[in-house]
Amino acid sequence: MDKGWGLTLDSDPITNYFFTNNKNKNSSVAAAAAAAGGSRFRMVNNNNNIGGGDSSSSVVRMFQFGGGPPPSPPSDDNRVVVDEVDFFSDNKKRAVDNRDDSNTQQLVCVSVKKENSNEEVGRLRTGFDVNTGLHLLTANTGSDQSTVDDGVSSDMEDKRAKSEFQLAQLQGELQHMNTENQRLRDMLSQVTSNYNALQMHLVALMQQQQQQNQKAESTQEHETVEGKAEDKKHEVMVPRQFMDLGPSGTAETDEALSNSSSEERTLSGTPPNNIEVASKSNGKGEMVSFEQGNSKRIGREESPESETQGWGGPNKVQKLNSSSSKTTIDQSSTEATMRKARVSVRARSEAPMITDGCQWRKYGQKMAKGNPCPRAYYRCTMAVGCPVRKQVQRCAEDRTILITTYEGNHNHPLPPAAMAMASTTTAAANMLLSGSMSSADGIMNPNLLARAILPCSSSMATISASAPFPTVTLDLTHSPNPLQFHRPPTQFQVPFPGQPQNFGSVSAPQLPQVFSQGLYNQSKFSGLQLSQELGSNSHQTLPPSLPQGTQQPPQSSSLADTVSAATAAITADPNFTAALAAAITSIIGGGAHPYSNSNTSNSNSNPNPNPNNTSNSNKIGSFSGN
DNA sequence: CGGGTTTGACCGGCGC
DNA sequence: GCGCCGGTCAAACCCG
Repeated sequence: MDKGWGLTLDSDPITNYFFTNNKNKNSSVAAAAAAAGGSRFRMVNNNNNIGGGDSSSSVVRMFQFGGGPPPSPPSDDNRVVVDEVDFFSDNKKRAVDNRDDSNTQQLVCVSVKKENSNEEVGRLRTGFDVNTGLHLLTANTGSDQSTVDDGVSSDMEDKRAKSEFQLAQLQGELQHMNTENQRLRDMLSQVTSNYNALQMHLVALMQQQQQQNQKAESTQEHETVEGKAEDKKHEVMVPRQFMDLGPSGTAETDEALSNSSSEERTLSGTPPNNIEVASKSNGKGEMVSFEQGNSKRIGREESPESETQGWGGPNKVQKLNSSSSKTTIDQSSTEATMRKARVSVRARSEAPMITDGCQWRKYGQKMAKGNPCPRAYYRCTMAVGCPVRKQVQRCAEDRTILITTYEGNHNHPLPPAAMAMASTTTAAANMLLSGSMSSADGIMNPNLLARAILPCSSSMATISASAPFPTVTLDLTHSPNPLQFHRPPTQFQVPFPGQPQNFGSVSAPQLPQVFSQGLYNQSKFSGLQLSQELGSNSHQTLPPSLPQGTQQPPQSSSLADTVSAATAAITADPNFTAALAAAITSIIGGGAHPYSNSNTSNSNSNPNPNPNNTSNSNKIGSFSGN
């Protein structure tokens, strides 16, 4: 946004006026703009300095409006501009508000009289045509040759010119507000994209670094693990899940990481890349080689329909073709589906569904084994063919806990309110898949990887290798504050929750915030608990890397407040500029999770029925909520 | 009437 | 091969 301002400011007097005022009015916007686009803002200041030593920009604006041509190149002929500058240097303040009629009229008279020169007229016209499209030109066009010299009519012309100037000024402001609004939207999407790309890149780098450390550390452990793997088949299954997800070995790992990095770099220039980056890193091409998966994924991204086909398994066409005419693409798609990463969020919420900013449509509901609460299936409806789906189910033991499992990546731009959950789940899934792709050391790698990503989280994130989907589970039923309760070491697993969760609660609006903190603000959490699900109901839990229930830094609350405030501004404030400024401020000053509170403005029109009211019918439970 | 929800049916994977 | 189970489909239904 700041950039856009700077660009237009320099060439458009009206723009200058508007944005200077705007800048003065909205300090936060100015701060954000100055933080990110200082060079272009300097242009404005330089422009101001042209009008006088004091950078009172309003004076310059007024001067420009009254004087016609914008501050001209210094090499121009001896024009009235110089006189006007001198004139206004003595009368700045009065001229600003256009209250000193004598000065103003004098100014206009001088200017108009100088228009005797055809050159000046043309220059003036050109200036207005380019900058504002003022009606002044058309008004003067018919009489600029004759009436300008007419001393009697010059006052009327001047007054008319003044009024037209004001009108044009308002029009210019309005026009520029629209332009700027659009520009701000573009800027927001770009900032979001860049942030996401950087985020992914950071994750990749962390993984790479962690893996290098891990290589050195776990050489002996690796051998031990392999020894165990021969003894315990279940423990073999889990690492193989990860290993199958991608190439193994250091070289391939590096290749994968560099590949993802290059993807991010490439995609950073494209608007929707914030999602596509994730989808590439989190796509389903990880079963073969990364290159193959990559090319396939690119193909999918270019074709949402094919993506849907690949994502959701058999679609209608496939159904019609049935199993007789399965192509290799179908097979690979099936494999891809089999290995899609999931991100599960456990949250304590009485609401029927976590509001994450996206629009969902329910397409199915089933009774899951071991849980009297039905599982609802939702599909993202924000874009046609969006492959993202989620499952919502309440925990069997504690029905105040809502388990939401996300799958897939959005293939469309997301509103700011939806970016929190989307980016977080994407990052989590990307973490999982990247780690799994780089897994050369079997069991230990996911653990170490997860420690790298969430070095201090305790029972906050759980990496599950539940077949066929590797799943990252983030437990938000813990309050991240120091008052959080301790948790039994046996971890739940989605979709088959294990034990009752009676801990500090996190209200629904806080969820993405905490969620993002868990992922991005790693130091704020106190350890990672990694479990590996064995079969559908059994799982092992590795001991936490750090003691549970450690404290959260006190600044996290203020940071959370900042983010919450920014998000609230985005979601509640109809003024997009102000909301954007708040968001940018949160990004710049709030650290690494600008999207951390997303769910407050969910426009979800899907009232999720209460899963608690279910019939224990064999297959389909019935929601009574609707 | 259009869009969302419900829900029985269907499909495919997986384990026995 | 069969049954179980997760996931999806799609017609019927509901609702604004």
